[in-house]
This record gives sequence, C-alpha cells and structure tokens, in this order.
Amino acid sequence: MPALSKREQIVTEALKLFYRDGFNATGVDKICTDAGVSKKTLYNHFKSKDELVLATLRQRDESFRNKFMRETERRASTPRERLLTLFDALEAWFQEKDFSGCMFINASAEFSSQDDPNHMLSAEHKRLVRDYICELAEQAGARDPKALSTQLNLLVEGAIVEAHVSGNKKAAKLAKSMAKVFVEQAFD
Amino acid sequence: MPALSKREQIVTEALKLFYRDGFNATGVDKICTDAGVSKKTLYNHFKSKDELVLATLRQRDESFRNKFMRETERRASTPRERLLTLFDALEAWFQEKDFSGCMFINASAEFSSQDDPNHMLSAEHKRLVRDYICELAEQAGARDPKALSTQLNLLVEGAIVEAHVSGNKKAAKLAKSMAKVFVEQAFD
DNA sequence: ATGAAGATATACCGATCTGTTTACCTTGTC
DNA sequence: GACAAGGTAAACAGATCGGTATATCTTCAT
Repeated sequence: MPALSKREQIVTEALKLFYRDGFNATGVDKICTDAGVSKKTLYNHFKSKDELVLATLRQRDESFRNKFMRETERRASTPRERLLTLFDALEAWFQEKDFSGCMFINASAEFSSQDDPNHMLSAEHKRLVRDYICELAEQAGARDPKALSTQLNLLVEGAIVEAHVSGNKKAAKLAKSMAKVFVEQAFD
Repeated sequence: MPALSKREQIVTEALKLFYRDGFNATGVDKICTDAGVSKKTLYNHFKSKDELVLATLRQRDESFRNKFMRETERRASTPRERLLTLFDALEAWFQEKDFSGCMFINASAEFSSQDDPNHMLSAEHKRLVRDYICELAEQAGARDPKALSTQLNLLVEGAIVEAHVSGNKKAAKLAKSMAKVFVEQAFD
C-alpha cells in the first residue's frame, strides 16, 4: 500500500500543473507522465479530463480552506483578532514561490460561463471562504456579521488579484489596514 | 476603403472570442471564420497567434480605459464625486450581457508567469487604471492621492472578481459604500 | 500454483492545433 | 490592357489534443 493511492497521485500532480499552467494548456499526457501513471489508469479513475478537473478543484477547495483557517487561527486566539490575522495568512500565501493567484479565479477565467460546473464550484468555494469569515465575525460578536464578512471578503479578493496580476507583495498588508476600519466600525 | 481595415476586423473578432472563451480555447481557424478573413491574411498581419493576443490586449486596454473614464466622468462633474461614480461605471459594466470578468485578470490566469509578455501587459493595464484614479484624487485635492488610489483600486479589483466568479450583482454598490469611508478619510 | 485485478507501455484513433503553401481571383493604378 | 498587391479557398504539414485498445507484466489471495 503506497503512501498515496494512484488516484491521489493523479489529482496531486494534475493540481500542480493546472494551477501553474492553466487547465486548457495542460494535456492529459503530461499529467500521466508527471504522475508516473499510464493513461489507462487515469481513465480508469476518471471518465474524462473534465471530471479530473472537477476532482482537482474539489481537492483544492478542501486543502486550501483547511490551510487558510489553520494559518489564520494559529496567528491569534480571539475571533476578533482573527478577522485581521486572516490577512497575515494571505500574505504568507502570496509569498510562496509557486503562488499563481487563486485557482478558482483562474478556473472562472477559463470556464467563464456562470453555469459551467467548474465555474459553479469556484463560486461555491468563494461562498465557503466568506462563510468562514462570517463565522469569525459572529464569534467575535460583530453587530452585523454578514455585512462585515462581505466587506472583508471583497478586500481578500482584491488583495489576491493585486498580488497575482501586479505582483504587489504589499497587497495583503494594504488590505489588512483597510480591514481594520471596517472591523472597528462593526464593534463601536 | 471599408469602415474597418482587415487588421481591425481580425482584432475585433479575436477580442470577442478570447474574452468569451479564453485564449487557449480559441483557435486561429475560428477567429478567421468569424472575422471573414483567410488564414493567409491573418498571418500576413500577425506573425503568430501570440502576437495577435498581444495586439488584442493592447486594443482592449485602450478601449476599456477610454470607456471607463468616459462613463465615470459622465456621471459627475467634480473630481471628488468621480472618485465614487467610478464604481457606478463599474456597475454598468457588470450588467452588460457579455460581461466575462476583467480580460487582464483572465489573461493573467492563462499566462501566469510574471514575465510572460501578456501577463506584463496586464500588469501595465492595472497600473494605468490606478494612475487614472490617482489623477482624480490629485485633482480632488486628497491628502495622499497615491495612498487613496491604491485603496480604491483594491476595491475595484475585489468588486470585479466578486461580480464575475460569484455573479454578485451588488459587488459594485458594496465597493462604492466601502470607498466612501476612505474618500472621506482622505479629506477630513 | 493459479487466476483475477490492476498496473504498465505503446500504438492507435479521429479531431484539432498553429502555421505554411499553392493556385486562383479581385482590385486599383499606371 | 497589364501588372502588382492583397485578397480568397483549400490543401497540407507536423504536432498535440482527448480518449481507446491491445498485449504484457506484477501482485496477491486463494
């Protein structure tokens, strides 16, 4: 029994390639080569490339949110502080050498129709991130948790784009400083 | 002499397709068919597809910023008001039926390497938009125009992503309400 | 030991990709 | 009317695309 099942190997390698090079630009052959797996095996686990894309995005959604929440919470103990350390977690992400923007924003660019399954999954991911911020806001006792989380979420999106497109390393710090205004507003 | 030169026909049609379907997903043959032009002619005007992509992005940069500035200024007469009507222009854009996010964010997703020419042009576009906001802030007499424009710009990016990925029609209004806080801050 | 499961490598399929070439046709200018 | 410029349609080249088929090998439970 290997550490990773064949299926996991494929998803892991596909994730790396899709994230770095894009979905349409990454061929199935390349994924097989990198994953050390035959084409037959890949199509034994996934009906089509598109199904693999979906599985990859699902995996990314789970692992990203886990890491994001862990990193946010590791940096502060109270929910209110976490509404800001969330941006420190973002900053650490931007600094990773293989940072290539948000995979779900990227997916929405390539699968731009709102009812494409990949686009829908991306919207779902964004909703779940916002829900997490909303939970923090609730726990912190914000006056209007939903409103606050919507505001902070928009700052998160803006920072990600700024960091990726313009390579602006200070985007997270900027967003954090802007977030402070709304967090204070929500508690006074 | 036709209204549009062959070159312009090609760029116009390529722009439509690249924006709607993505860069890698759009083939040269499809562009020729839609533009009513032979392949020979296309390759007579552009050395490669990649050069056409670049020309397309340049065209988009110019026409988008023109429209954006026009729409912003049409909605208010003073620079200070325009720092907010800018978000009304955004909202109108989001409502267009063929809205498919920001073409430069999309390009950065497919050409993710920071030193890819298409990515670099996208960064340049973002810089020019920010410069415009900075000009408005200067004309309005903001205390720190650069700082204000950086803040507003981040809100713009956030709104675009929210509108495209999540289909959130209210993103522009939200961003505008957040922008008010920083505009007021910059003048008190 | 045997046989089923699941893996491999590799060849193949038809379609599509970017880009080139050929041969013909139209158009404006002298 | 002749000629050059620039257009067309269409075939072609070579690579790669997503996906399938075949034939061989390993693994492992019985």
